[in-house]
Amino acid sequence: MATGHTDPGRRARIIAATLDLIAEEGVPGVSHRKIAARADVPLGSMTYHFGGIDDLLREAFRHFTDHIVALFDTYLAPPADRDQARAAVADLVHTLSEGSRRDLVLTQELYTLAARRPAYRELTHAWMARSRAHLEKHFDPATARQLDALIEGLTLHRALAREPHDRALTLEAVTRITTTGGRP
Amino acid sequence: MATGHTDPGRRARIIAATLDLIAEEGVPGVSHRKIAARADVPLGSMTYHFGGIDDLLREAFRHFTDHIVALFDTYLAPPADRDQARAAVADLVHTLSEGSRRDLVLTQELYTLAARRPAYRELTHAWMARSRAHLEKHFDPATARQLDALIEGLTLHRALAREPHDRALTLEAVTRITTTGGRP
DNA sequence: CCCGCGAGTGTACGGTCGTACGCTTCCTGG
DNA sequence: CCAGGAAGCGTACGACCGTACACTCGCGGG
Repeated sequence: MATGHTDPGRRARIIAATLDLIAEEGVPGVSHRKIAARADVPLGSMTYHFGGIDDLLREAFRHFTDHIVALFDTYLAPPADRDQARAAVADLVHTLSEGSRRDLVLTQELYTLAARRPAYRELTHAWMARSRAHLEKHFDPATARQLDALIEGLTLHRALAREPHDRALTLEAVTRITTTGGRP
Repeated sequence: MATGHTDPGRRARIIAATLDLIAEEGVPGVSHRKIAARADVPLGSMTYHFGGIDDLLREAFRHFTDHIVALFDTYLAPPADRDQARAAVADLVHTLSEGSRRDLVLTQELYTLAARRPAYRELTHAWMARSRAHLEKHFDPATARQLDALIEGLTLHRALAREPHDRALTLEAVTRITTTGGRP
């Protein structure tokens, strides 16, 4: 694991290449050889740096969730009141769903693995916990939970829909779910 | 395609076996050989009944969406008023997320394919259109769209969460998003 | 200066894959 | 009763896979 006497960013390049490949061809398309070619490292490095292909996938997705969680932090940390928080959530949804298809595809691949393998669920749990923590700064826990689920659904539907809904509808949904019965 | 002179449910058995296999091992785990063994048909039947592995996957997922859409119909067709519709949605979410992991896993696999390949998006479009049509019997189009996304997010989060939320929270979220600002 | 050792690599092996294709088998029309 | 052809199957081929492991190479200590 520690860099020996020669070693630039081999490990990092391998992980980046892995994510690129998954984004393009999906988990079924990954192989040591394709990744090695793309990262421009010898095939032998694969088993040297990673215990096996599963190990590699886990590391790659850990890296990916770090990236996504950072994105959540960027959007959800700054808001100072409820309305700013609502707007930030709407922005986040639209960034996630209309930015590069890459993040969407990788997210789905991760969820697919998480649905079947507990080891990957750790990653999604950490992610959900982090986003809920942000939301709970502005909303009560139950509301944060509902909102978190809504973000997920809106992002996915927007990304897959033939005619994606506009930001106004996103904001309306967010506002509705964060408006508690009591008072404004 | 037409059944020749001998042919019980070969095609159907192959499709069922394919879905079982995907549910257990994921799309990366499917192969003509494994499916053939599981469906108890000779290997040669694979290429005879289906043009290739992609063709087979598409057929299998078409079959699966038929099943899921039927489930949506079962829950969303009967309700006669808004409140019954809300309760039906809550039931649907909980059925989808706590019933067999199978449907969840298959849904994720389909979304993953749909995120990358337009051919599979046809299936998700049809599904979304159908569920929205049901919801629009009770709610205006914009609300139906938001609710549809909420269903998606609640189902996924409930299925992946370490401690799934209870039905009351689901119902609260549904109620909030279907309560338009105007009047009750 | 030389030796040893560990980081990093090339290669080869055993296995699985998708699919083409020639063969069997059995219905049908005469 | 026979010929023909279509439905369906077994097998084999070429490609690709993951991984083990013997090897190289270059630095650091003596």
